[in-house]
Parts: sequence; C-alpha cells; structure tokens
Amino acid sequence: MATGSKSEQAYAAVKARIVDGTYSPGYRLVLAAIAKDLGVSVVPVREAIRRLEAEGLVTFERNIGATVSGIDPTEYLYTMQTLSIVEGAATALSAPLIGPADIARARAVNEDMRECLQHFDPVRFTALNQDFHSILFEQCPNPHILDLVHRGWNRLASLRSSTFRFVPGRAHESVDEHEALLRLIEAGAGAEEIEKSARRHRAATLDAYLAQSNAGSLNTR
Amino acid sequence: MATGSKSEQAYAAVKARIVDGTYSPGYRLVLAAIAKDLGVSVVPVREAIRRLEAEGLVTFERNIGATVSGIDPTEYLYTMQTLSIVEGAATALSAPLIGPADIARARAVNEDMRECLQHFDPVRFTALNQDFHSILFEQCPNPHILDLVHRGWNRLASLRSSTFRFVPGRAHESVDEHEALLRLIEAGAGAEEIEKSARRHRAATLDAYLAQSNAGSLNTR
DNA sequence: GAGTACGAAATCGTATACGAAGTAATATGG
DNA sequence: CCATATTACTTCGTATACGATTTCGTACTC
Repeated sequence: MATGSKSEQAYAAVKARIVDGTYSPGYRLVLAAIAKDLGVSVVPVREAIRRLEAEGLVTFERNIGATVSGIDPTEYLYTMQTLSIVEGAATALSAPLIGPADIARARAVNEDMRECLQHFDPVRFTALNQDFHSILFEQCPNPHILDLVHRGWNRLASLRSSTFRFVPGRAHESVDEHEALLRLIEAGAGAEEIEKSARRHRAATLDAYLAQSNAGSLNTR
Repeated sequence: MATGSKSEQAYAAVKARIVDGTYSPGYRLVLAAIAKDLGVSVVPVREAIRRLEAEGLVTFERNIGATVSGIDPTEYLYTMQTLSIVEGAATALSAPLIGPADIARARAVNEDMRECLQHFDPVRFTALNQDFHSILFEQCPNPHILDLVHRGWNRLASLRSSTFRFVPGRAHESVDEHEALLRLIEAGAGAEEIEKSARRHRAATLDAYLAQSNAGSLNTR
C-alpha cells in the first residue's frame, strides 16, 4: 500500500468504492463513519471528499454532507457529451504516436469484445472497452486532456455499477466502429478525420441511450 | 460579504489573489500565513488549497506545501490546446441559442477591442477579449463543458498577470477572427463549422506564441 | 576550502474537542 | 386526528494542539 499520507489513502479508498459501486449514486457519505472505517481521523477524510467533489464524483452541501453523485439522466448526458469531445481530441492527438504493436493489441482486445457478444458478458465487455480506448489514449501528449478523459470514465463507472445502461443493438455496432477507427489510424488518416470518428463513436452510444429512454433530446451531433 | 462558510471564503480569497496576480506563479502558499491573513484557522485554508489544486491553479507536494502553478511554457501550451478544444465545443453548442441581441453586444465589445489597438491598451484588450468570448459561451447548455472553459481561463489569468504574453501582430488578427466568427453564427452556420473556427482562433494564438518564443513545436493543428 | 553531519527552525499532517447547523422525533394545542 | 412548536440527536465546521517531515544554517572534519 505505502500511500504515505492518510489523506491520500482516504482519497484512493473512497474513490475506489465509488468507482466499483460499493458506494452507489445517492449514497450518503458520512465523514465520521468513513473515518472510523478507514481507521483515520475525519480531517483527511474531509479533504479527500472535497477533492472528489472537484472531480465531480460527489456532491457536497454545506452542513448537510456529501453524497455520491450520479443517477440523474441529465448528468449522464452531460458527461457523455463532454467525454465525446475530450475523448475525440485525445484519440486524435495520440494517433500519430500509435505504432503497429499498439494497433495489434487494440485489435486483439476488440476481438475479445466480439467474443463477449456471443456469451453475453456485459461486465467483461465494459472492461475490455475501457482497455481498448486506453490503448488509444495513453500516448496523448497533453496530460490535461488525458486527465479530463479519465475523469469522465470515472464518472461513468460510478453510474454503470448501479444502473447498468446497456442498449441491446449498440454493442455490435460499437465493435464495428472500433475496427473502423483502427483502420483509420493504421491508414495514417488526418487528425480531423480520426477525431470526428472517435467523437461520433461515443455520441452514437449516447444517442442510442436517449432513443431507448425517451429522455429529452439534446443536440449531440 | 456573507460567504457563510470560512472554507468558501478562503477558497474565493486565494483564488482571487491568484487570478489577479497578487500571488504570482511560483509563489509559496504557506498555510499559517494565509490563515492569519484571512483571520481563520488553517483547516479551512488547507481545504481551499486542495480544491484549487484540483483545478490546477496550485501545485501541492506532501510535507512541502503549495505553490502557485504556472510559468512553465509547456504548461501554457497544454492549457491553450485544451482550451482550444473545450472552447470550440462550448461555442458550437451555444451558437444555436445566441440571438441577435447577443451578437450585437459581442460586436460592440469587439469594436472596443479594435479601439484598444489604437492606444495600445493590452490590459483592457485582454479584459474585453474575455467579455467577448463569455457572451458566446454563457449559453452553453452543458455545464461541465462550461466549467472546463472557466478553469482554462483561470489558469491563463494567473499566467497573464506575471509574464504578459503578447504577440505583436496577433491582436489585429484576433479582432478580425472575432468578426468572422460572429458572421458565421449570424448566418446560422453548422455546429461543425463554428467549432472549427473557434478552435482555430485560439490555436492561432498559441501558434503565434510558439513561433515567437521558438519553443519546441507541438501539433496544434 | 569543500563537503558532510548535526541541530534548530519552519511547515506540514493528523487527532481531538467543541460549537453550529440541520433533521427527525415528540409533545402539545387546536 | 392533524398541524405546529419544541426538544433531542445527528452531522458538519472550525479551532487548537502536537507529532512528523523537511529545510536551512552552522560547525566540524578531511
């Protein structure tokens, strides 16, 4: 473990529990309870929660306390839209740095995803999906953009574990879009084209969700 | 003032001092000193600083303390590039909601900027520039994206007050690009076109800076 | 004279304690 | 029986205190 700082430790622990679904959206984060649970004082816990607030993982209200944010479909929509933008940019910026070996790895992951569609394993599918995109991001030379992408993923993770958003036909399309994206990168396509493709990939998932849930529409392009 | 929470008060105060340049980049933020200065205890100050860290305005190191981040040209570059992306998106998403009255206000501001070029008033020019873009952003329906834009502006503000980055010819071009952008919006151009224009507007400023400073190039498109 | 070891000062990190604000339960009057 | 006021409880907000870590200055040795 060797975190050193207890504040850091609290931050990591609470974040992990939000992302893995132990604390689902709406869960009330009581300082004293978490402090006792982690064997530390309330001060580091409080600090950790304020940091998580800045990342958008929890909502904090004065004299009321913190709750795990999420649930709200509108919030999901905002997050997905933002992610489509920063993810698209991150992918485009990474593209020139992606070599054949990375492409091969990504393609292997994508084939595993295709496999998952046979046995209907949405959990593994989701994990592989993250792996796939991680391969395409990780080389992004701009750490700020990469950070924004990670924050978006964390937000989605906290939502996913509670209300599992899964749109039937979408998974198949997704795998095909991945392959198309890989070919673009392989072919050395321009940054603009790659960005557009990556952005539409996520926007399509959002659109599918909106169509299914009949939620209020929003211009996702 | 009626801030209510002292933590909030400390947050606002320190943030303001960073943005207005009282605490310039590299400034060492000593908890006890700030606490005494604000007439509060160190705990709220500490919390405030951790929040500012999450926004990227300060850098925090364990057992060492916080310093106002900035200065580094690389950081400037990352911030501008990120801003070009989120700003472009925010402008495009706002565009359909911008009415003739907003256009008129923005145009008036832009003409004031043109005026500033005559008497060479870079400080006012910068302020008006922020006003101009604010008019185009404020209506962005996605609060997350809007928040990212604001964070970027804050980062730039902290840089600007110390090392004033001003590229000679750039200001004139900038005003012209503003006018072009307004015409696009007026004409009801597509979101894609508006986004590209807004993005290039900022990217051009970055490119001008890079060309002047002979810093290592980066693919800004 | 340069480098290292030691010690003192400064600063951060966390715990504990108490006061403030909000919430829920209960009692009381209509 | 319902509405409202009061009380008790929960939880947050901040101050103070002390231990841990780093940094800087000084003395000592080679």
